[in-house]
Amino acid sequence: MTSTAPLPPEELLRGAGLRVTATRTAALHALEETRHATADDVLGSVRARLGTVSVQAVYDVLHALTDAGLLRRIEPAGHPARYERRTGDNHHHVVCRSCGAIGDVDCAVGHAPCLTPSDDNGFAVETAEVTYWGLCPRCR
Amino acid sequence: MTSTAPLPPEELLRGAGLRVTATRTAALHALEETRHATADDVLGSVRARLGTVSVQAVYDVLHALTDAGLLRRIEPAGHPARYERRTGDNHHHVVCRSCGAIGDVDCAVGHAPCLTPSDDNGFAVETAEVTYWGLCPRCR
DNA sequence: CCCGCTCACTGGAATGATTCCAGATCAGCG
DNA sequence: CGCTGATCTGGAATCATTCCAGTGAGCGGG
Repeated sequence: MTSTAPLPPEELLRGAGLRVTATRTAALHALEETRHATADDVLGSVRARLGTVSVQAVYDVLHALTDAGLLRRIEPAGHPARYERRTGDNHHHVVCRSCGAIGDVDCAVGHAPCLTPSDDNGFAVETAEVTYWGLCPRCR
Repeated sequence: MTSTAPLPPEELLRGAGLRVTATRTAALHALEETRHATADDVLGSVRARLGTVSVQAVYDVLHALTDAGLLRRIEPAGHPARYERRTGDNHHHVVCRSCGAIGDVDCAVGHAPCLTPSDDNGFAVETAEVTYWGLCPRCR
């Protein structure tokens, strides 16, 4: 890839006009190590780093960063939501039916393949999302 | 289409090797009127038809019918699951970001467009699912 | 036509992810 | 260095869905 943002968390936060707090930088660090982490994973990582941190602090942080465009939220049906730092490029995901693990998938057909529905039912369509379902290497 | 099954609910159930019960036929009727109904919608319809019906009865029925292939379950992130009777053809959906309403979308590119991911990360990919997000006519 | 073996349904309680609330605390501008 | 509003704490609440144990109803065999 070209660049997976080697920018330190602090810079990212400042650049997005957000305050720099311990919880936020810790959350970004956690997501640098574990791409596609659940809120709970992040909570664990942040606590390991900082000690006592409340559940809400983490949810607030994840929401704030998602709204600011620093994170992308993925919500696979039947599994808790996960967050990733790869934003901007519209890539897709493979989700493991069994454990919920997620892998990145760059769009196979280059650009927006079936992105324009044949009949939009009067909906104002904004985005198309592709999810691949299968089994991860470990669960096979 | 060839046939959207004008078969009565009883036949469908029997054909799938399932017992014919009031709750099940009522649920199928409900989903004939309201395509893309939530479990709660179905519960309401079924109760209007039969009187007292427990929450679990409906969930059980929806699961049984889904497992039997008579229903398809749709789980849009952030909204309760919905069920539909159009199964077999692999069509996709438009989901309203605001109210969760759903519309059918036949695959624009005929067959499996970006169905083969460029890099499957070692996953055994089984299906690809496309979801369009936007605003329904009413919410615009 | 009746019997019994399952599977279906009832009602109530539990789960798990996420959110709401009210108050204490901290980042960083002026 | 003090303010002000954003952030964090802890606990309770919400919502969709599931688990559990007991009662009741389909339907195939006798």
